[in-house]
Amino acid sequence: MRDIKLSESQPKQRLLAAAEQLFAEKGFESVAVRDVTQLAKANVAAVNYHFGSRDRLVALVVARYLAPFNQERLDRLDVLERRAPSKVVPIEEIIHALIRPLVGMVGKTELSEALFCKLLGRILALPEEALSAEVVEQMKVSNNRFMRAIGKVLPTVPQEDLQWRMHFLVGSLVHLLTHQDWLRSLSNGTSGSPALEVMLGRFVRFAAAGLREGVEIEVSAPTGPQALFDF
Amino acid sequence: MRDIKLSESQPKQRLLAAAEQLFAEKGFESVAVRDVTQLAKANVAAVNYHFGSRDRLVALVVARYLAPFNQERLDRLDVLERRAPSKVVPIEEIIHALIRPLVGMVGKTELSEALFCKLLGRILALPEEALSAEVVEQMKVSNNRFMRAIGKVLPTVPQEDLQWRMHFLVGSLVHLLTHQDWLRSLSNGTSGSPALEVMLGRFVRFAAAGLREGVEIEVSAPTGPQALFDF
DNA sequence: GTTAATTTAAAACATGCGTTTGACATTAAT
DNA sequence: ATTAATGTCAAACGCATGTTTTAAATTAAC
Repeated sequence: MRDIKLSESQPKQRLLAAAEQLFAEKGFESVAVRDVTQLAKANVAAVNYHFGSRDRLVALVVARYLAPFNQERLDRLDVLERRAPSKVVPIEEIIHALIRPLVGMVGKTELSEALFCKLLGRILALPEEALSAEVVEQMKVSNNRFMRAIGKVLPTVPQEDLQWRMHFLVGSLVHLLTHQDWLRSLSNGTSGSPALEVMLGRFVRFAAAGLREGVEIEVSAPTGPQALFDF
Repeated sequence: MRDIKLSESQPKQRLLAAAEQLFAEKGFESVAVRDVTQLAKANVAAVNYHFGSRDRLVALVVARYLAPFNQERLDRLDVLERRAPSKVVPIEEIIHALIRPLVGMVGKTELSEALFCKLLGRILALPEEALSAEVVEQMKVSNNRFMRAIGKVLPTVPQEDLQWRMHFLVGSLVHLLTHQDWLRSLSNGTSGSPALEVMLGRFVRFAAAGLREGVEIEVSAPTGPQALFDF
């Protein structure tokens, strides 16, 4: 063998690319093997030959993006905590660590920005049963570390509340990623390209406000309790 | 005929109940006609005989709950705006109008509280294409009215931002409804039953904080009025 | 009680699915 | 050039799906 196998590389990668595009557009459940092979201009048997089975193909796509995503999340949290070992990190920074790995990954894909967002959104929305045991473990580790980090930044709000608020946050995130096209048109009224950046910026502000609800940081605030509406 | 048709009522309603339960548990797409008829102890043909087709069955279930839900949403917004015609209504109240119709509906169903939440969450997460034209129109009307109401309450934040924040809100809501069981166990540590109430309370605070991000209302307000919440 | 309409039941139908097969073509190694 | 491994293809398999059919059973009306 002189080089990397050429014969194998072409159709397999075409299949993978086609699968990712279709999964992003229609969701994992709504894509038939024949849809993939047709878009990739390959034979029906190609998926099973190259990937073993349909399930192993989706598992591959999932792990391919979820693993690096979680890894960079943790890396960013690392540098955040290393940079301010004892100081308090703004929640905004933590949320950035949670979602900005996305923008680094869109650059490495053949998929369009919007499509990749959809794909990742669909991945994050998968039920546990659809994920491999290792990926589930990765997710739990990541979630735990971020929960602790946020608990450190917002010590006054009970752990239980924080868990719920994080729950709301991921809900917003999944919805944002999978349905971002609904509102995309509004954001590119102004020139530039960074529609994604603007979107994420809005999300970070929304989520940060929600997470720190009831905590008085807002510079002013001379008076005390301000429990607003607790009926 | 002496009374209401007895012969028709029994299996048809058993089918409907079975369908709702399965749709809630596994989602509309993952439930086969045979699952429904088996749980309802009816024949396979029963669904097509009583409802015309599988699609018409899910359309019935959807419209059955989505229409009243939207209606009560609008009704509650009506009383809110009628009670304070010119004054400013707290966003918390608007969000309540947006989600509390849920608790009134759980009482009227045979489904458990958790299951009904899942069902409604799945309904709210359906793509437009899966909904009838009228239901889509209802949703748009409702969304528009709430957008305008919130715009009135938060005049300082640009309309575009509000649309995004509402987008985040419904994402949180859908995720809350469909995955509330993940965190339910935490909330009933204390006696009582109002797990739903507690959950919605947390959600309202989170969403309200997110919606009014960047707006300084927090009591302090050096100058006069101070009459913001005095109904 | 007879007749007509309505409801149930078993079986089969048509279609789409993931997967497997086995023959054929292509490529790499001796 | 021969052989062995690898990749491709059309066809078919087995199964689950939604739906239809046909006949029997049940119910209502006269």
